[in-house]
Amino acid sequence: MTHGQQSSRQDRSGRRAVSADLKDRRRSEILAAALRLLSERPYAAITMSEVAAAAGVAKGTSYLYFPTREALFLQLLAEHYLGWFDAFDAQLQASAVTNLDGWIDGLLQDFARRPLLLQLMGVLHAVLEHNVPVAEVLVFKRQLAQRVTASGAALEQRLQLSPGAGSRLLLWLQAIVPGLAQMAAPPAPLRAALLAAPDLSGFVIDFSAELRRLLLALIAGLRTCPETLHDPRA
Amino acid sequence: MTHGQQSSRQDRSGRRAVSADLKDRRRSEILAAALRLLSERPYAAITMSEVAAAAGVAKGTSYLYFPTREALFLQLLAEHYLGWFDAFDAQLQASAVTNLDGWIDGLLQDFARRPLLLQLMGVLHAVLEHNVPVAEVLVFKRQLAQRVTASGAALEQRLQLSPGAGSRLLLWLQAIVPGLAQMAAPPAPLRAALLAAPDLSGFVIDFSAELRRLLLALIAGLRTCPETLHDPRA
DNA sequence: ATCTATAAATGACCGGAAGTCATTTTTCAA
DNA sequence: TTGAAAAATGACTTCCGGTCATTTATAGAT
Repeated sequence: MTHGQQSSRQDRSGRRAVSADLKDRRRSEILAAALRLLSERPYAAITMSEVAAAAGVAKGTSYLYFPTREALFLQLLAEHYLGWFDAFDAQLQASAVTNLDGWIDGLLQDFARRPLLLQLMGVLHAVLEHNVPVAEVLVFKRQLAQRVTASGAALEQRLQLSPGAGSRLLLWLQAIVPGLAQMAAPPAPLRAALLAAPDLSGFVIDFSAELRRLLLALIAGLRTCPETLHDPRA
Repeated sequence: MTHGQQSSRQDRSGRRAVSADLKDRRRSEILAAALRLLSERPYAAITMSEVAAAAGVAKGTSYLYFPTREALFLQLLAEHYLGWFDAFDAQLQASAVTNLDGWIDGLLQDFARRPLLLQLMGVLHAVLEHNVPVAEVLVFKRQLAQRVTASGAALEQRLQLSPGAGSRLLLWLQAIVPGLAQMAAPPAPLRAALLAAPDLSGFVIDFSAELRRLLLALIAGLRTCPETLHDPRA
């Protein structure tokens, strides 16, 4: 006998994903491995070999399940993004929360609970979309578009905004959140240097506090001047 | 005689940067070459060999002038950024422009005139800062901080905002503008596919129009609820 | 004019990562 | 038991950022 390795190295029996179900599971294992690594170091520092090793497969195997490295991480982003929308929608329907401040608190908590979502949103546009088959990006964008429309409509009602303002706010959030997240979390060595410099420590912002301020201003503006959304040119 | 190549290949006389002045010039040549390439294809598709070749030097030479690829492009970003601030400040002082809409028009034109600035802003946080000596990033951030503070103060007066709102608006702009720019200009193949899909064409936004809407809402909000900037927690 | 020390310029080279593919190995059905 | 199908593998290719021993233009000394 092979010295009884309990389901680890070298024992290749039963490790072959033969059914569609098993393949899904294998795919999830690779995604889970990538997620684990992402919680340890930034996206740019993670290689496909590492992801594969962490998932217990060879590098070539991970390319059976994802066409490119970017496609893998886009999938990860998609899952987290949709999870966030679920929480957002639930938050929106919770009758317990009735005031604007309470709603924003909930929103901020949804983000704070998903640091990896913020990280991935930050690199999405700049990196991920460049090396993913267009068809896959389209699937993702389509899911996103549906959620933006649906949740946007609910948001309008909830915050008493003008028609179209809800989904617009969500669209803007997709531009604003990654930017603020990146400002709030620069690379570790730079962050240390910025905090050490008295005239630059203001550049390291607090994500939640800053997003709260921005949202409050934005929503106040949308309420007082709903017409600004509709003039094509002033 | 060497068949009279007019200052091109093989003639290495006079091509050696010996004085500080000549070195500066050489440095600028490399930057100019990078800029030229950047106007042709996205940042991610430009290699150091190409930049060097376009500048008429060997790859190793470009590394005499810039420690890393990212440092080179950060320098490019810095120059364009400061140029934008110059235009911004001038705009702010121009007595001809008196109303908010006119000011925003000028602001949008400043951006529209600098497509490469938008492109570079988009990759700054996600890419550039990761492989640049901290000291160099600090220089850049310090310049930026000074301009934000100075122009922010002028902005407050001009738009009749509460103290701190001006520089805050500029800070936010640094998060918002790259995000909107990326949404407005996805990679070419994806862009084509998005425009072709009827349910997704709304994802390709118009940068200027969208930024105008966002700024109008934001400024309206800051004017009506200046106190939102000051509560640490609601 | 010639020689020499300096340092700018070069490009072959290195390390490492993404992605490929001929080969191996497992599985299942005949 | 066996053979076809296909999942898994990892050595290999390609390409890029970055290095450094070597080459060579230049300034100044003789």
